[in-house]
Amino acid sequence: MQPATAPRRARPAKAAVAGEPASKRALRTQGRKTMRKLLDAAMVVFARRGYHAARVDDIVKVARTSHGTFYLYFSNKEDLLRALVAEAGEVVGALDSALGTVTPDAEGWAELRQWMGQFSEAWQRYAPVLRAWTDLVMSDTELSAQAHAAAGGVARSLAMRIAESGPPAGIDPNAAAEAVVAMIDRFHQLRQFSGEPIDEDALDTLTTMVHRALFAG
Amino acid sequence: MQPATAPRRARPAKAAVAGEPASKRALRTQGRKTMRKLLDAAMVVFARRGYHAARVDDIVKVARTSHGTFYLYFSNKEDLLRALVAEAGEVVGALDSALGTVTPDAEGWAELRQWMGQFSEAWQRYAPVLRAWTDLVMSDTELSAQAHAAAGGVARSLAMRIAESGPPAGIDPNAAAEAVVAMIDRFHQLRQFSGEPIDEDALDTLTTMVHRALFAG
Amino acid sequence: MQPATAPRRARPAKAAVAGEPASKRALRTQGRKTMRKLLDAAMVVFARRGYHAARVDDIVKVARTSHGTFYLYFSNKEDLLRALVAEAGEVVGALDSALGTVTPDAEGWAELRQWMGQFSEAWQRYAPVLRAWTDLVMSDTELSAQAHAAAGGVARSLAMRIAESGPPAGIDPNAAAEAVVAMIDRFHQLRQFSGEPIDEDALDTLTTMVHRALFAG
Amino acid sequence: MQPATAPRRARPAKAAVAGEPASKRALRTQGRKTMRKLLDAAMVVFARRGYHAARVDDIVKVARTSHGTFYLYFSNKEDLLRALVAEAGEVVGALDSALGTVTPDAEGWAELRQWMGQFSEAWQRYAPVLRAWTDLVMSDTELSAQAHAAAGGVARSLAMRIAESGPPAGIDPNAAAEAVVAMIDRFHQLRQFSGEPIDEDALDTLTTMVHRALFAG
DNA sequence: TATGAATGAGTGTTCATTCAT
DNA sequence: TATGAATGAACACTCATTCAT
Repeated sequence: MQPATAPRRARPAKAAVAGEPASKRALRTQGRKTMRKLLDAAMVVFARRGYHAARVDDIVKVARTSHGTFYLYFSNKEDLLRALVAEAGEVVGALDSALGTVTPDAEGWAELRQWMGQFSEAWQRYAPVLRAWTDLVMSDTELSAQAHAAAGGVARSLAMRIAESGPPAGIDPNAAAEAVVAMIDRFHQLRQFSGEPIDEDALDTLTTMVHRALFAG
Repeated sequence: MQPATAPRRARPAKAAVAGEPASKRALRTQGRKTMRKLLDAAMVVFARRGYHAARVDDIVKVARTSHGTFYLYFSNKEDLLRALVAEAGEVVGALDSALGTVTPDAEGWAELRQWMGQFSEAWQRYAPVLRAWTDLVMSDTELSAQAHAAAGGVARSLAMRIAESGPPAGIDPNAAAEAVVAMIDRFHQLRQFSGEPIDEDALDTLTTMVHRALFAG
Repeated sequence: MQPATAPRRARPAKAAVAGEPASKRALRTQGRKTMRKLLDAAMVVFARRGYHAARVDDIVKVARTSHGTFYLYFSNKEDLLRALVAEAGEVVGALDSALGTVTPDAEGWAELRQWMGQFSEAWQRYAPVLRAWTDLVMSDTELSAQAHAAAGGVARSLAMRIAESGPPAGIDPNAAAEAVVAMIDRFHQLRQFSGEPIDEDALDTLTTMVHRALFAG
Repeated sequence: MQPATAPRRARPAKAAVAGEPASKRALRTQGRKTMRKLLDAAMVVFARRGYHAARVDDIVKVARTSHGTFYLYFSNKEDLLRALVAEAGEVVGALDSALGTVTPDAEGWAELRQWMGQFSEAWQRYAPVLRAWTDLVMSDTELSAQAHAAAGGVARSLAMRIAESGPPAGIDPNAAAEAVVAMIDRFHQLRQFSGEPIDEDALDTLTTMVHRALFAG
């Protein structure tokens, strides 16, 4: 081992408000661009290595900027992640209202299918952020509560649709909704891992499964 | 006279075979017990913090032993995880053959249900290990390939059962099997996270969903 | 909220090319100066304690810089030593061509004497490096081959001078050259150890011995 | 990496008298044999890696005994080395009186030659000990003084022989004697390192060099 | 606004030494 | 007399964060 090992500042600055640029000076065009580069770079690196294994150095290299610059825009690594989470929250939040009533027929299937597509797209864009968030939350006991609020939102609106459609006997709408979100999430993750594509066919299969399991009379 | 100045190995070695005590000395009763304590402690700590955030120090504290002792049994943190993975692999591997033919009727449901129960139990026992494994794999590009072999095994045998039961139109057995495993896995994770129990009702719901989705004629 | 839990590289790396700054970033003036300070400090510490007993901490203290800075310029202690060895190699290599033909008369003695002076000077400058190198080589079986190449160079050119001068009966030029280098090297070491100076008189004695032994008709 | 690294007890026991078995109980046959095994093993290991890089573990393995047993006979690693040094001292000390008057003729050469042979033999037996001793002394400033006492003895008696033979002009007998010892010592070391044998021819060459340099009228 | 250099707390790992059996 | 297990002080090395330019 690898040799030896790694640090963790005691709790150094940590002064800045999360999700806000380190100093709240209004950003000019140049500034915005640099900040964007850092956010995008962070997503790439988080995707590759997860939150803990991601080095500020990696992020900075991918963004083709310097260490000093990083701290011009974010007060620390966690701050950057929070900014990303906020961004993801907006997109994922939109899914709350993206699913209409799901009927037992082909029309219901189609409704479910378009929602599945949106979900997939959002997931593929922001999965690294969620993953990183989970990493952070896990190693930080104080954080657990706030976590998964977004995911919870999606599950809640899905649960409503299940409940209103008169679910099959023995199905708890809340558990079922959770299970569906779980399935989609982890399925994407596995596929991404194995390198297999998440294509139309795969989404069709998922849709059919959910439709049959919960909405097919 | 100065303290006996002790030097250093030229190279940290890092050679140990995974899943084996650091040096393959045969373990006596005492030794086995200590090793077990360390493995169990590691599961606890991995569960709490994930692989990267887990400190050898934490593990050692939970196991009520010393830093040096750790390295008597494992050549490093990764080695310990590999031992755990091997152990988990055996248990999870048993699931391969645990699912019989699933018929569309109540009997089929029952078959599926007992498998779900076994899966749940195995998961609850070894989830931290899988999670840690994922952490490690993600930060180490060389590892990706070997990963998820176990999970793959379970999915494969499930895919066979789906295929033999004559799956509904538009269902790809392989993708479906993957999706089911994904659902169960992540559902458990979410529940564990939120602190809600994974009770009989929840497993019933999952079983019903899978049965309806894939095996209900 | 917990401190930002920072993780660890999967593997200690240990990849760096010897004699090069840890990452080959081009060095500015400031950087060069710091690197020089570290190299000089290392020579001092290696001289005092030898390679193995030398602590990075000692080097860093003498250089009046920090631990982290050390690893900014060298990937590890061995890397630093290799840089030093490369440097020494250049100086010592110059000795190869520093000895002209040695005649049996006073002129020959003078030629030998000036060479002895150069040798002594080079030795006094880089002895700690050679000593450290020996320490390292001894504890690392993989290295043995490359070692002493420089010393070999000096001995070879000396052997040529001996051979061309028609050496006394029973003298093997190669063994003799080796013996001379050995003598000068170790003599310096002993003197340094005992604290006695290596003055003109001592070098005169050495020169006379060598001249009488090998070049005096 | 090698990774990381190495310890050094602050100054733990260090109670025992150096060069004496840890507890002075009279040793039975069995005990003597075990102690001998350890001393021999230590020589092997010191030869291979030097004092600092030698691990008690290595010694114990070569001696085919256990850690605990080591400390039954020696109070620490340094203690073992001291025992070895004492042993070497006796053998090397015998060289003091091994050199008779050296005349300028063939008889003088022969006298020198037999002494050279004895020296070579002693060296080949105990060189690792001297080397280890040097390692220890270097990293321990308080020790410097006592060092090389044995070597000094040999040099002194040689210096006497040089002085009594009426040395050439410009030769300081003490420096010359030191130089001769230095040459023989280091020559052996270099040869051992390179793997070339130290054969009769080599010793003849050394003898001729010394005889011509210092005793040839 | 940007950067390269510096810092040092924190962590993995080693190995001399002690101890219970 | 012998042993395997346990211990923990030391040390190499990493990387988040700060700072001078």
